[in-house]
Amino acid sequence: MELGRNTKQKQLILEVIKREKNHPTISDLYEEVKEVDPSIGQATVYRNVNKLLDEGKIKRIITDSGIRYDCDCNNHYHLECSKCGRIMDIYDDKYMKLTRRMEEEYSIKIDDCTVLFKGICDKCLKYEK
Amino acid sequence: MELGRNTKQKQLILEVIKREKNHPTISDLYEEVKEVDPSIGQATVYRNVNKLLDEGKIKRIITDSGIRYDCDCNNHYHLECSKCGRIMDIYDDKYMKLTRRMEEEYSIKIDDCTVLFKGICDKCLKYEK
DNA sequence: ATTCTTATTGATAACTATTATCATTATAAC
DNA sequence: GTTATAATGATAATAGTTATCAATAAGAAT
Repeated sequence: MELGRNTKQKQLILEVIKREKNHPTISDLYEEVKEVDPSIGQATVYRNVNKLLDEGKIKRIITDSGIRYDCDCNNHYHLECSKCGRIMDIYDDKYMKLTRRMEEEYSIKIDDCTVLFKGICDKCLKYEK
Repeated sequence: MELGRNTKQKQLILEVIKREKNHPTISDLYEEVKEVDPSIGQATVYRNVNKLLDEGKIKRIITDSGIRYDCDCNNHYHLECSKCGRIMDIYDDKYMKLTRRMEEEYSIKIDDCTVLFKGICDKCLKYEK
């Protein structure tokens, strides 16, 4: 069920997202992609990011520092550090327990779960002491 | 520490958010506020919503159907129903356990936690069967 | 109550982020 | 290699929000 054409631009954009582990913004992506292919247009980056989202190959993260993209589509949470600004991945082995408990308690069906913590990351907390 | 003036417009906007329990958008608010004071400007709604956010009197919720506002600032989660579109409040008595566990596991400090579930609400699930 | 200071307002311009348009190009099927 | 058309790059258009600014009104001082 591979819809659409596999253009060089689309391939490149996905590569860059996968290489970039720091949850890049659209402008981060545009700048990095331009270094490889300087003729690429901004609209092409937007278009392909939307396609990759539709295909489920990347996820959107909404933070105080703007909209970012994540190539890790396994269920996990994020912490946005108020000191250094980085977005840290947080994995929760009790993720399924949380959603199941809520489903039972409220008689709802949960398909997706987005968790964003705000606080101070491990590195910044170390320096603070 | 009450900064700023207590204008009629600001009072009205907060009143409307509190009355409206359905997590209104900016345009929802603007429309409802205009019914009471038809001369109010759109910019005034934006300005006062931002002030109320800064003062911690309301919270911002980011959903697929846009940015919404919540007058309940106690820690709780939300479910966005993919059938009817409503934003349902979800309270978790194990909220503190979740954040503490993550703080210990990752050596981080958590100040705020945003949880958005996507799925089907209790009412829609009932009708589905 | 009247005056005074200035934060806030309403109207609108400006700005930012994203999407739509469209002629041209490149993909992939034949 | 041809052909059909999806995707591209450039740019116009749109949506959502913030900035500007003269006029107004809140609240302190008189």
